[in-house]
Amino acid sequence: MMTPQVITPQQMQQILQQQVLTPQQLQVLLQQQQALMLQQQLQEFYKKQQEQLQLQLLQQQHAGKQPKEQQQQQQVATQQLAFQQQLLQMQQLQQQHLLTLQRQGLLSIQPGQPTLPLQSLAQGMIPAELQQLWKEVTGSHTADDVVCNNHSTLDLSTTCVSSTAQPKTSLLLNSQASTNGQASVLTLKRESSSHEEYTHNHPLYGHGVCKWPGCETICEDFPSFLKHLNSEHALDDRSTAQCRVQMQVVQQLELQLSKDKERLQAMMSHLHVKSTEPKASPQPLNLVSSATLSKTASEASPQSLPHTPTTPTAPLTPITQGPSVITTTSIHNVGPIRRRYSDKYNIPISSDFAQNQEFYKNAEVRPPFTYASLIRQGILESPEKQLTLNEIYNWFTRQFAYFRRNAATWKNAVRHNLSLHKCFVRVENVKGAVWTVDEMEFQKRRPQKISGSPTLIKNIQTSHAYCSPLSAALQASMAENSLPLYTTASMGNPALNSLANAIREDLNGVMEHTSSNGSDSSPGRSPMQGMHQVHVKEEPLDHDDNDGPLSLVTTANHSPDFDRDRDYEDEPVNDDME
DNA sequence: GTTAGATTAAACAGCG
DNA sequence: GCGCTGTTTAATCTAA
Repeated sequence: MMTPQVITPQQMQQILQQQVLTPQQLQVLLQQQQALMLQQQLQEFYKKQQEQLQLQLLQQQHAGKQPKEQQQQQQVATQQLAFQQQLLQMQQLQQQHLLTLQRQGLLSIQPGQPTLPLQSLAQGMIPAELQQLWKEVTGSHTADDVVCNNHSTLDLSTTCVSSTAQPKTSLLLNSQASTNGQASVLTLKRESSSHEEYTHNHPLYGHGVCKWPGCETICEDFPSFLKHLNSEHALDDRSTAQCRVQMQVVQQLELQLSKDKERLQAMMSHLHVKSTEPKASPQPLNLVSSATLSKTASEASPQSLPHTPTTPTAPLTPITQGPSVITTTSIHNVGPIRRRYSDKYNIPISSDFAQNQEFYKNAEVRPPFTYASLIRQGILESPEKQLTLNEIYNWFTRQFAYFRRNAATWKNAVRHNLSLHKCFVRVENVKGAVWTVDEMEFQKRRPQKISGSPTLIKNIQTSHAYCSPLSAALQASMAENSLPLYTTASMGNPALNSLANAIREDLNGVMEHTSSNGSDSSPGRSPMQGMHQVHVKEEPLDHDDNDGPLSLVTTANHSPDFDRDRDYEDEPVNDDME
């Protein structure tokens, strides 16, 4: 280990300007400097505190001893003691951390070739950014702006410790202190309200639970949480690794967010253009009742297109090739709607539905899904994957403003569909009859081939590749076992998605065997399991096997909504909506 | 033009 | 008898 020395800002400037060091080397250098600066600052602060203490003691001696002052003095002394302990601990932590980093190869301070897995940080870091970083390390950082996550590096301890140099102690200092004993807790109490605030807003603590990824240990109060944090999540290999994972997760999410933002922007601008176009050649797929449309058209100026999700405007999902955009010209296109895209393109209802849920709730727009798809969705959203007819009705009215009208019509259609389609299985339950979905049958139901533009097919294949040949049976069992492969979290998280994909790939191998054996709706996974009586329907359109690569695209779609199920559990069941 | 699927409407039966 | 549930049939529309 070379003996690091503090570089002056000027020297640093020079280094940066000359660009003699690689980003990795710079990063190492920065860290070293950071550590050194912190140590210096700590020492200085400690020195100052001691001087102050001396001064106070002297003053006290001169002024004579009063009980109150004596008490104060004792407090100060206790604080000093606690602080000394903290200081010692900090230094140990620092060293330990440096050692850990070194051991893990995260930080190589050997003069040879420093390698850091912090490339994401160091790489692509322009000198300006480095200077900023340098400024932060050396300059006027306060306890507020030098927080642990400021640099989003692994160097948690050092960064946090830096704030100890400031009069305003930050959380970590106090957290360390609190573990050291009562005296420090006293210090804590005397700390400003900012700490109190921080206590309540600690990102790793909430609702009495430690929120360290994968931990969820129950901590009754904040001190016990701190104790737990220090004991269980100390600076060790595991924590560092977890930190690294978290970093990656955050990065992925940020990436995803930026992509989605871009996409949103593109959609907005696209919609904006469309809405101002005098003529929209293709018919919109989603038609809006005249009432809603007049409202939307009058209230929403083209500029106000970026709506909140709760605003009943155009659905967000650009699922179809043609624009599913409500244009001003489409106002007059209210009439019988026959186009449904969910089945036709084997596009999941849930992906569109989830995104436009609020829209359908508020706007009297006919959802572009078949009755069968909607019924299935409703059933699958239910906690037990089964609904009574009345509950299905309720789901329809709850989820779609459109179905709050003409009840007789659509209810008849619902009943008709339930009876007609083999995929809906009526099960006699204790409390009556409930309807469930036989996924296998549902997938078999519409074996239409995807036609249309290659881009559409490609989009479907890419965007829903994760749902591909996973059989309904497997999903059902996964759902039953609460395998979180298709949770919303995993949907939006590429990292988790890749994990899920990996697992799915394994499972698909198994499923290929089972599915190739023909249509076996294995009784083990059947929704009829545990039911008293089942009426099996004979659907005339019992097609041959359609095991084309896309025939099962919709298979997994319901699953992202599992999380949402809970939303409705709490809702009071409205038995009579009509 | 044909065909298949979806929608709508209606009739009917069983049940509480 | 009434309303709900469930089944069935037929007409119509749409898209492939």
